[in-house]
Amino acid sequence: MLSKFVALSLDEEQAIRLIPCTTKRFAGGDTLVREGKRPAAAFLLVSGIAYRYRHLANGKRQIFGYLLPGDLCDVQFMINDEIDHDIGLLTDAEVAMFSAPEIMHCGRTFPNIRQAFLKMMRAESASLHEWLLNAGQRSAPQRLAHFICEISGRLHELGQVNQDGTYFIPLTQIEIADTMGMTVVHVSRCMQQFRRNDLVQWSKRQLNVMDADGLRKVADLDGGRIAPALAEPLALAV
Amino acid sequence: MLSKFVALSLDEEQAIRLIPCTTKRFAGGDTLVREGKRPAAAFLLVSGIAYRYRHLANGKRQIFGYLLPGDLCDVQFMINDEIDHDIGLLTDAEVAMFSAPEIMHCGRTFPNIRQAFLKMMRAESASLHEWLLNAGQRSAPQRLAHFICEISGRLHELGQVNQDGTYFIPLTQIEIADTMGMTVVHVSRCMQQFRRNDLVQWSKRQLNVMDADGLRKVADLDGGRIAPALAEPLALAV
DNA sequence: CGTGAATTTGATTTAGCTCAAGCGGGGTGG
DNA sequence: CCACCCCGCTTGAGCTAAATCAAATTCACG
Repeated sequence: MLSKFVALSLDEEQAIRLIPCTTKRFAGGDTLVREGKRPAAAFLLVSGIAYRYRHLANGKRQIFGYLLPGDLCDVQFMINDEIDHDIGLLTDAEVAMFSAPEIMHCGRTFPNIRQAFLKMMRAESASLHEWLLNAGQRSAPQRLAHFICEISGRLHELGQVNQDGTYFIPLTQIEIADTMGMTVVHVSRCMQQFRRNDLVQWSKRQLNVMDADGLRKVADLDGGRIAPALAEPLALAV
Repeated sequence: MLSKFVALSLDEEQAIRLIPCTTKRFAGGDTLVREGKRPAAAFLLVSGIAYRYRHLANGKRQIFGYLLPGDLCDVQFMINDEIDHDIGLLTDAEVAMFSAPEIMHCGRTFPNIRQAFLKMMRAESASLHEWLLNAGQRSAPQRLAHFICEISGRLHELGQVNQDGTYFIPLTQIEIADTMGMTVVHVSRCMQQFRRNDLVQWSKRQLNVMDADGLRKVADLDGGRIAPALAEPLALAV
């Protein structure tokens, strides 16, 4: 039901398979996890794309991150604590839900598994650092370039590339704006700039990175670190 | 040598005390942890103030967070992985260093202790969410007000308040600027604004919050959550 | 006292926001 | 099958928060 990219022994893999788990289907637009709740299960995104976000009283919204297939919604379950943001679905999705106690037990028995969870948390935090750095210190086009590098990179790792090298990313410019802390209008303008410079083409939810190096140069990714590598995600042999 | 605010049994407390630990003194300005390193020990800040940050090629710097007495520098030690930022000291400091394997073992034996570590990680990430939200969606004065609320709140929890209700916070406006993603000049102007409105007085590293409610209103902290409560920090009975 | 760092002030510029309107396309209902 | 409409995207014309540049001033400390 579930395998890993991380080095896991057969025992460990077996243990994961034995965890009781129900798979549910959700529709795009659904809210998977609601702020303030204490989820009793660990959610693993099997297919689809989700995102973490929070709304402000004035209607503004900040998006904190995206979840791709194989990502755990929340390592939060390891801590019985309220979650501080919502998780919504961009697309229809399949979500595998593991009983928290069971998975905890599994972690307790197999250090490697627990280690994998911790790595995920760390990856989350690395990504947040990167995003904060972006928001605080880089110009809008830089941030945008940076983001495109990150998301396409992650999809690439997952092998979610079309034959023609494009990516299906169902984000509207509204989401992009709320991710980058900029206006829809400005997102549009930056994007056109990129298009004019033959860096990327992103329309109709199809992203085409035409000049990866150029894009990376804009993103100032040379000196800096590459897009925050998410810890080797849990894969799935459905 | 070390006690906790979190509910810990005597056994657990005892276990912590038994972990071999050396205390070192550092001077303000020292770099405690360097990006890319894999610290073999867990650092606990006993006294002093430290901060996480990263430099960009162009000389800009983003500060990711501050460490107050009782904070663990990095739960990172639980994962043997490179750290993605530097940690520097604002002041002279005492740092207690625990052998990573020992503390890991301790965590393995006492679930409560491990739980406390996880809570710390979660607190870290909650704080990052808050900061990202700030950077992305709020105006400079709002961010600043927000930050003042957070840092003074944390110091308050630690009981680090002067008799006259002021706080000693050794940040220059340069650090504040690099924290908030704004210019020193602009920090100065915002601060003066606050001063003019009798909200806060912050000079000579002494912070005086004169109108907490007013400040919170500026910070838009009503609807939103209060300053990201750091998990009950490890306290210290030196 | 003197020197360098931190803060303040003023003048100017600009990146990015706001407002407002037009456009395209795809989905729905008649 | 067509008409309409809604949603996402684009364009244009100001406007403004915050950056930049450049000094002056105050402060900390040897």
